[in-house]
Amino acid sequence: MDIFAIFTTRVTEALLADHPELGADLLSRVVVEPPRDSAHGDLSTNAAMVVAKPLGKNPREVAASLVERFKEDADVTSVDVAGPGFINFRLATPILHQVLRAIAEQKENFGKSNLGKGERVNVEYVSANPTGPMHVGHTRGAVFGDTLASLMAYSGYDVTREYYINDAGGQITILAQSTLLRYREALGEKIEIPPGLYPGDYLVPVGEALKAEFGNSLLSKPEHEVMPIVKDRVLSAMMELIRADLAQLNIHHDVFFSERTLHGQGGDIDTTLEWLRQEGMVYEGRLDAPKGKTPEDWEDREQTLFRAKDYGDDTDRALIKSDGNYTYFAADIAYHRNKYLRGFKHMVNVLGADHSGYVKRLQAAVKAVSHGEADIDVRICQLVRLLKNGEPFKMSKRSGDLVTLSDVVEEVGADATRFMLLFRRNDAAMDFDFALVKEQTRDNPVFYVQYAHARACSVFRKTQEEVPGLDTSAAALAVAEVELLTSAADLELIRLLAAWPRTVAAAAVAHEPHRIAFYVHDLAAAFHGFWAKGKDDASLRFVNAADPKLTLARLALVDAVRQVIRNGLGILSVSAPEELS
RNA sequence: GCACCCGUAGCUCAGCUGGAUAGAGCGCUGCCCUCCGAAGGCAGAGGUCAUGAGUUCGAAUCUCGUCGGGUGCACCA
Repeated sequence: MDIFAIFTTRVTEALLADHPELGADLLSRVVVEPPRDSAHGDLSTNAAMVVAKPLGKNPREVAASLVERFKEDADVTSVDVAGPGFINFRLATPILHQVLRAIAEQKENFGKSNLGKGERVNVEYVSANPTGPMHVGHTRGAVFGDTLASLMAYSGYDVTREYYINDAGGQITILAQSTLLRYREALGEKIEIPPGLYPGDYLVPVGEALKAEFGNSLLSKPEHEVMPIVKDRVLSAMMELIRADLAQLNIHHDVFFSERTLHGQGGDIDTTLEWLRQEGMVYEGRLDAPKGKTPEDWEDREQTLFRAKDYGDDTDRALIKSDGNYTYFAADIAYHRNKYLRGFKHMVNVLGADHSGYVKRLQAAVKAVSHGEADIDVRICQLVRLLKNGEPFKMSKRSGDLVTLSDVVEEVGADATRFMLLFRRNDAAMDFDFALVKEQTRDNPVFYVQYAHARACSVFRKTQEEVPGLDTSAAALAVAEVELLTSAADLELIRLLAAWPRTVAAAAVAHEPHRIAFYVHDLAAAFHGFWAKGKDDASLRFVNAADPKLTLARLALVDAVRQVIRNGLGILSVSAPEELS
């Protein structure tokens, strides 16, 4: 039940009744939303202002006739025109109370929608090179992508969570070389890791596993036989590592797509390139060196180029390297064509800030490969600056002192890690302060929200003590006399609960999961505020032994708050504990 | 040199795709715990939405320019 959606329908119907000639595209701009200032009412619409001009009428005039139509609506107690032509509605309390009933009935489904109409969407995220454990730099994108996927699934999309394994390039060769050193180390050799190779000791177990499997037999084999074996073993070991890291944050992908499978004779890259040629999207030509920053080893040569510029990119892009191999981008075109051919017309990619220059290229590729039928939204996650005692510290996979995802999760926990990373727009850089995240005060938003849920649960426990014998089962709550909830504090909280469905829908459309975190935080604040009022005004206490009916009604409200917080935290994959330790 | 992102209260950030008098937390100021719900509560001060133009009934939001910060810039992944 979304009262905003309900009233959007009523308002557009009323508009059509007055002006049947109005077009659908115009009507789609009509919104019903909570007014900025609740003194204006419960709902507000811009309807009159949107249609006034096309009708050649004064907004207030249009509004006045709409107001007449709503005078008979039993769900509104007052309608009036304000400012330049806003129409403000004050709702009858019964429809607000129905929101509580709806929450009690729909429970975890309250807020779900069919916005996505069951359409398939592919959300690709993480996609870190499988050359070592996940570090904090990857964590934000991982949490963001995972939550966006959940959010879209909640809103009626058929979501596939995908991880693209970059297991084809030169860094995999380096990884294999690094592993071979560890293998020799396992065999008793004293080794030294030259610069350029991966020094991390997470490769030690892989070397030992190779020893266990092959003894020293790999030493005598030629490189072209050894390398494929080592690559295979180390890649699966690294992916195992990464999966375990992600699992710590409750992140699981549906599909792990290997870049290697695109390469090779007759592979997807070959067929895609052939297809591109047939479509005339490829040509042999030269590129201009970038102005102002010509690379030292710039070589002006004729090469195979994709006409990215025709699809919105800044320049055409190379598909084949000077050594004859395909570029990373060539593989990526094939990969996205593969996605399209698998039936995805909606795609989302989550990338780190260092890939922002890649966005247009990707969009161009998807547009070309689908003849404009598929869309891709590339979300960039900005950098996270890790702070400890106010001191930033660096994280680099190649340097010795790396801060891994595991380090962070072990220190602050999965819930706090996820929530904090989501409590900020993805496109803004953020500081992640260990001290704050571990604090158990209201300054810490994770704690603040979880505490609201725990507090709601404790109200129920308290009821058992103060009003023994009161039936607080779901069945009893479902028939509670919620009409008794008429105070301003009650209604304010209910209004906020009523806004949950539209909040989720808007977040899903905008691909902005942080809105869920902010909503849940707002709801927690409102709930804590209600609780505080009970100190000054006994009539606002949740538990009132002298008035079991009111108590039960309040419990229905508390239960609704608890449910919606749970739904919100559920999308974020943050736990909603019944008690805080 | 070019592209993308950011610029909102002293600080950290929201601002629901163009709406009404721009919000929250922290910090600051002032009140409120002998007891019943203070791991707090109430009230207040604090703004040229970086800046200049433009679009229109209406701009923090859209367009262009300027300034400041971040990221990236054949063939790496």
